[in-house]
Parts: sequence; structure tokens; C-alpha cells
Amino acid sequence: MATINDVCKLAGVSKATVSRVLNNTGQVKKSTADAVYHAMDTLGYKPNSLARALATNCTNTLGLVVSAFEGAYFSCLMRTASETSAGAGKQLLIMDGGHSAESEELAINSLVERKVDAIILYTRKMPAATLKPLMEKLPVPLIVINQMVDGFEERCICFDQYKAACQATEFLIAKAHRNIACISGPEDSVNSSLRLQGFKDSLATHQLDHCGIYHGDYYTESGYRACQALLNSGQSFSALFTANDNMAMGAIRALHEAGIKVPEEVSVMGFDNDPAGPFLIPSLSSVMLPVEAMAQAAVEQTLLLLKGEKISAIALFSGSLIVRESVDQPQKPS
Amino acid sequence: MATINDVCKLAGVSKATVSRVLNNTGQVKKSTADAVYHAMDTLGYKPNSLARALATNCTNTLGLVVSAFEGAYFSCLMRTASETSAGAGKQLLIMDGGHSAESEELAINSLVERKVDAIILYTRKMPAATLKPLMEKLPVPLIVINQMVDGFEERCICFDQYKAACQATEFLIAKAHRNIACISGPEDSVNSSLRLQGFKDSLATHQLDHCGIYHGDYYTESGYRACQALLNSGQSFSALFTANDNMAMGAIRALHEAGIKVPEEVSVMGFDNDPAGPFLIPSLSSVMLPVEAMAQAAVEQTLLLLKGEKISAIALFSGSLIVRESVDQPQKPS
DNA sequence: TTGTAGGCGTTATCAG
DNA sequence: CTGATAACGCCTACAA
Repeated sequence: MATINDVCKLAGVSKATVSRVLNNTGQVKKSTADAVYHAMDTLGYKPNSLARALATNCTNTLGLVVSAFEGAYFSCLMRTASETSAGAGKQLLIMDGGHSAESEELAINSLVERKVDAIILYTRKMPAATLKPLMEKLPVPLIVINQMVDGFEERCICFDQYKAACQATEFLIAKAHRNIACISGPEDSVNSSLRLQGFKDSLATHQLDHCGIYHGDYYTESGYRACQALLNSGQSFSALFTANDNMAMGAIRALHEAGIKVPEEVSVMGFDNDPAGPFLIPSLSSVMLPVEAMAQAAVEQTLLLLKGEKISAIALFSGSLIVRESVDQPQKPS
Repeated sequence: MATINDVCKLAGVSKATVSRVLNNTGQVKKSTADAVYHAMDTLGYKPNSLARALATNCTNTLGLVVSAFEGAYFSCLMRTASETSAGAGKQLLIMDGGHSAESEELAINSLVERKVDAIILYTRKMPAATLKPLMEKLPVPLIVINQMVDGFEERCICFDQYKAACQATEFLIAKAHRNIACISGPEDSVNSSLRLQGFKDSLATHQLDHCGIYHGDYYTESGYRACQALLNSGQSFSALFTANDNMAMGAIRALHEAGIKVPEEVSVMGFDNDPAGPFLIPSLSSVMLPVEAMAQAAVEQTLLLLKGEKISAIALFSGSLIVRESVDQPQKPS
């Protein structure tokens, strides 16, 4: 690999000059600049990013911590973040944050050691209390998706999970459902708790009680099992609210195997608006989260921060109800 | 951030010594080593990976190029590769190879500039002829998933797409289907061509002709549209072979909307064994690809290569048929 | 067993 | 406009 020194010699100038034309910094006579350019491409010279990073203390790399590589939700997050940062000349280093607050922190530290310029954390498990000191002490800026931290509002990108869950539940109630069960996410997940709370509060508003709450882990299989448990409990219900589309799919399968028709006998409401939703049979009603917009906002906010521009807090993102076949009115009023 | 110099001073030794205890290289008296360790953690010292990489010419980073962030297939690939390399102390830098040979090469070059130690390319579009010179000229080893390159067999991880497609088709034929249509992948995709060829050859072996071949892009929507086109063509068929599970889902939805029952009137065979398969209604028959094993093999082979150990070619991976509800015998023999 | 000094490839600060 | 020269933080002969 040709280095800057090789270019120097061939062009008959000093390293400083080569560096100048390389970075368009300072004045260089056109003729010498041309000589340098010429030397560069006869040698096929590419600047060594490591050396450059060492000298400038900037790697042009952003770190992203996700909770999983699985699922349309994170795929979209990763793709958008990757594209957005690539568009700004930054690489994206993606790490799995695993299933606990500890592993999320581990991923962050690993990114810090890799000298990324900033870290975007999609957190599922870190409470604001843990996050705050981290944001204060970390040698690089930390931008958080999915959790609001006092005093760092402009570094937090959040979705109004609670309101969205309310919307979905209200919709079921508006459809005249009175017996609604729920398959929620992990009990220690931030999102999941908010969605569950929205569900509960909406029911309470209408003086309704739930017909059972079961917890899954966001994977399809867990929705399937949870629904089986629900069915075995003997509780009767005409609608089911699930904390994501995958679990909804599992639940629908369990209902199908139990000979229960969706939506005729039981309506099912998903969450996340998985791209598979419209193609399922029945197609799945869900809540659309603007994942793309959020990912993009996160990266752009990060870039601004890095540029030293002053940034302001971003408004809570909100979802919208996507009505499809899986939700209908109950056949017989209960 | 504390540097090696700070550690020197606090421990009262030279940089060389600190470096030695840091890397367990050379002999160091226990007492001084202890002093160094002590200094290191009172300072919270972390070696600067950039400086180290610059000095050693080794970044402990592997590059992975995938064709998309979407879908269970690539999620699994990314996760497994990430975990396997992390287990060996290497970071994984993931890049999107996009939808053309050119963009795949772009991704590779970007990784080269990032000074990764080796690159694993999952290729969809690069023919062996393009790959070979690349493998010869690249300054870092290139390991390829999904394409065999003469003379570099030990750097290629392949799945027997052709045989798997044959198996799937044979299965449909064995189930007494005689009128089989196909929704294939992109025409310029390596995988896709092999799958399609397997399909055609299997039919030919049984003196059958296909009932239409349509091309999708591996996304659900395209399967849906392709199936609609197929239906509009007026061709009658009792079975449908699709090049992946997503498109199978789309096709099933299209059939459903046309009032055609799966599998009673039309059987559908998928490919990839997407984790959603067992939960669909009807559950989806498919071909399981050992993605995890392949990803692991790719990373391990890469690590061996990096260690300078001699490696030998890896046998073709093969799939296995997963029989579920979506395939049955045709109701009325045609 | 330990220290010195040079090098990895850039950038950046001075003079000139 | 251009050229020395000192960082950046670490590794590694070579000496001692």
C-alpha cells in the first residue's frame, strides 16, 4: 500500500503539502496540487484511515447498539441508520445489546474502546437512572432511542408507546369488545411496560377489566405459547391485544389450532406494523411505528451534536393505527 | 483518557515494560508486573485500539457484506457471524452490499479502507469471474459465501442450491403434482438461477413442463404480484414453487384473495425455512438452509486463515425439506 | 529483566 | 504557498 511518503517523493513535495491537497486545507498552488493528484492516482494511494484517526481523534464511525438482529423492526432501524450515516460519510458499527441492561452496557463499552465518535443506543432494559450517569461520564456522546433522560432531552429519541397502546385498545373497545386479553412483552422491558400500562389504563377508563395478561419475549413462539396458556385458562375473550406483530402471529396460529376463527370469534391487534402484516391471513391490524423516521432523527441529531451545533429536543414520535382484517366486531355481544 | 505514558510514570517503568505486561510478551518480574497492573486500574487505563492497530497492522475487525438487513435469513447470518467473531475477540463490521455487483464491490472497498483484517462477502450478484481477480488482488483475505471460485475453494462457503431446489420440486412431483408453476428470484441472482435450474431440471426428468415462471425480488410484495400475474395468465396449476418463504407468503395471500385454497387447490412450497413458517396458516413447507452453520464456518475459516494455519475446502452445505401444511396432494388429478 | 529509540501513516503548528 | 518537525499512542527490535 502506497503511503503519503511515496506520494511526496513522486510529486517532489513535502508530506505537509500532500496532506493539504488531500484535505483541501490551506492554499496550494494549482500546479503543485495537480502534481500531487497525479502522483496519488498513479500510485493508487488511499489514505490510511487508522493513522488519520489517530492523528485527528476522529474515526468517522458511529456505534449503534440494538436489542437484536432479528425482526423487521430492527432491520429497518439498522438499515436506515446505516444509510443515513453513510450519507454523511460515517461508517456504522452495529452491536447486539443482548437481553439485559448489563449486556447493553457491555456493548457500549466495546464501542467506546473501538473509538467510535458517538454511540446510538436503542435500549430495552436501561432505566433512565442508569442512563444518566452513563451519558455524563462517557468520553463520547451517547444518544438514546426509547428512553427519556432528564437533562438530556435533546439526546433522546422516543416513541409514545403509551399513547399508541391506548389508541389500539380504544379501537378494540370502540369495536364493541368488552372482554379483552393481552399478550405483553418482557416484564422488564421499558417499551413493554408502557404498552401494557396503556392497555390497562384504557380499559380502566371504560370501567373494563382485562381477561388475562400473559408475557412473551417478542418472538413468535412466545405469542403462540402465551395464547395457548390463555386458552387453557378458560377465560373467555373476544379480542386480544398483543405487544408486537410476531407474537400476534403466534397467537393467531394458536387460536387457529384451537378451532377459533379470527376475527369472527376473536379479534387480534398487533403492534409494530411488520411488513408481513398485510399478507397474513387474516391480514393483521397493527400500530405503525415510524422506525425509519426515528432512526434517521437519531443519526441526524448525532451528527449535529458532533458538529458542535446546538440541538434541541425532538418531539415524541407517535404511531398510527393500521386497520386490517384481524379486528372486527364481536359476533355475539358478551 | 489515560495513555500508556501515564501508566509508565505511575508505575515507574518504561513504555516497553507496560506494553509487555499488556500483551504477555517477554519476561517481566512479577513485582513490576503487579505494579503495572495496579497503575493501570487506578488510572482506568484502556489501550487505544487505533494506535495499536496502526502499530501492529491488525485491527481485530472482520468485515461482513450482506445483501440486505431485512429478513430472517440475513438476521441469522449477521447474528451468528457477529457472535462467532466476538467469541474470538474480533469485532464485526457489517455493510450492505446492495443489489448489484458494483455495490457489492463498493462495500468491499469501503471495508478495505477501514482496514479490516479480512472480509466475508455474502454475494448475490458477483460471478466467479469477477470474484477471482478480486480475491487475488485485495490486500486482505476475502472469504465468499454463496459462490464457488476456482483455485480458492477453501475460501468459499456454499450451499447446494441446485440440489435443494430439486428436492423441493421432486417432493411436489412425488405428491402427484403435474402442473407446477414457479416464482423465482431476481434473474441475475446466483442463488436464484441455481434454484430455478433445479426446478426446471427436476421437471424435465419427469417429462413435465412448467406452468409459468415469474420473477420476484425476494420480498413478500413481489411474490404477491407475481402470483397475481400467474393467476391472470389463465394457466392452471396445482402447485407453486417459490424461491423463498417471503414470496411464498405473498403468493399465498394472492391465492387467498382469488378464492383459491391452499393446499386443497394449490400447494405452495417455500424456500429458506423462515421462522414464521410454522405459524402461518397454512403452515409453510420449505427447505431449511443451515445458515447458522454456514455463517459460523465462514467466520472460523476466516480466523484460521488469519492465524496462518493451512485450511482445506469445506464441503457443500445441503438443505433439508421441511414438510408442513402448505403442500398436499392435488384434489383432482389433472 | 528492563529501557532506549525508531517506526506505523497522518495531521497540525510553526517558521520561512 | 511550502517545508520541517512534533505530536497521536502503541509496538518492537536492539541494547544494556
